[in-house]
Amino acid sequence: MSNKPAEVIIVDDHRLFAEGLYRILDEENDFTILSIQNNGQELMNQLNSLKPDLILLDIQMTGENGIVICENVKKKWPHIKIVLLSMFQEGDVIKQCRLAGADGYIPKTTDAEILKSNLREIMEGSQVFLELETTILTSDYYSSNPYVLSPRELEIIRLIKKGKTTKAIAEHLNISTFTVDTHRKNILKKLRLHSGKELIAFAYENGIE
Amino acid sequence: MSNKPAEVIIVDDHRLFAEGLYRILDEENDFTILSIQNNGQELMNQLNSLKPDLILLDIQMTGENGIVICENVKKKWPHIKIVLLSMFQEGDVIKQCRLAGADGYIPKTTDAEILKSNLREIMEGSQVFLELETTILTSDYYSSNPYVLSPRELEIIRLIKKGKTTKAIAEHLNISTFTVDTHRKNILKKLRLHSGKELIAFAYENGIE
DNA sequence: TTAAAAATACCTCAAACAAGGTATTGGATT
DNA sequence: AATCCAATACCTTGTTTGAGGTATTTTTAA
Repeated sequence: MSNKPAEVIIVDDHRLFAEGLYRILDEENDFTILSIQNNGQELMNQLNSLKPDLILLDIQMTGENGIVICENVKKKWPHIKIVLLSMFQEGDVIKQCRLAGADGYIPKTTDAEILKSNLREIMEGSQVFLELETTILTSDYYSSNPYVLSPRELEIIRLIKKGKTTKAIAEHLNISTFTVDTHRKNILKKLRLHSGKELIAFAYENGIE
Repeated sequence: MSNKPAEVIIVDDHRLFAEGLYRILDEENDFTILSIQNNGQELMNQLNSLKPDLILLDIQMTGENGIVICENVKKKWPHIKIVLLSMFQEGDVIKQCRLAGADGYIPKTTDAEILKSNLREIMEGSQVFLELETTILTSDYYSSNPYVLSPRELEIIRLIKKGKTTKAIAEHLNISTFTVDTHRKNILKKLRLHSGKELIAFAYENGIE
């Protein structure tokens, strides 16, 4: 309890999220936030002069991917703990995080208290890889609106992102335009967006390739 | 004439463009392309082991901006010539390029022959900063379709990128919806796009903030 | 001081989209 | 066997867009 606080660097190009996270951890006296960095390059520059105990690293960043950055940092400084944060849980992302040497994986849907208790466990040497399901069950807020997109929905997002119309998507996937319409509606609802245009912006800003 | 060819690195995250540029220069025997890099980080890694005579550097890249990269490279290796390439000519970009120590600025609308002759001049020690107008006048192809967006048009692109509807934009700018409509049509025509959604994708991929 | 370019406004028509539904099927889990 | 859920399909209504125009005013540059 009377240990020195864990020194933390947050790396995320979603500035608002990073600022919020800053405040969430700053409330606690066992965490000290050294800085917020906006990308891997900035992080690397800072690590030359300053060594934190813990790095919170977003996976979906424009430019360099959080998993790659994790790998690079761990190669040089294996003693720095790294927790990867992510908006989505696509495919085998957790396995990739483990392979990259991360100490933890925490979805951004997790609530603040659960985040903090897991970070504490990690600081004590545990590894914590949270499945999206786990966190959803523990959070009333998100249980009604999990950011869980089905593979089909992701496929359709990618096509919308390319500027394709509903008709073109339907033809491409050999399904009815009604179905594409339904998928789009479900996607917009899950992500709390209100138009295809907002969806495209969202896709770009959250690294949906 | 019998000098050794200029060794070139191309840095651009628009892979198609980079590949095309590779081929354009590869035709000539006074240019040797060492590699294509997709971002500033990759370039920096490579420069540790390999020094080109010339770097062709895109300005609009996701992540690090070409002008910043130019500055960093020139700080360490002032003898490497750097030419910045860009899709647009916004504001005082040419002045910024000069300040960053670039040896040249060439819009992507320039045609291949003009590009090559200018690169040769730069290799001989000249500085070449092409105004967009200059190149348009020399190219029949682009003169009918210059990628020149007015400030008002850029303003409207930014609003469309945020997912705003025509009506919302009109209200925000205190102009008629008809006017916004006209602007959008002109933008789509200039950029050869066919929908607002394509425009948003374009804006993200070409670094329109 | 003219000519060109940018910004403005209006019109029409067909296509596409947003939001609200309902409903069936086929696979996975319990 | 019953349940859940993803994926599928259909329907309606009102709004927004895309594409084709024309036309006036203001600003900028020659």
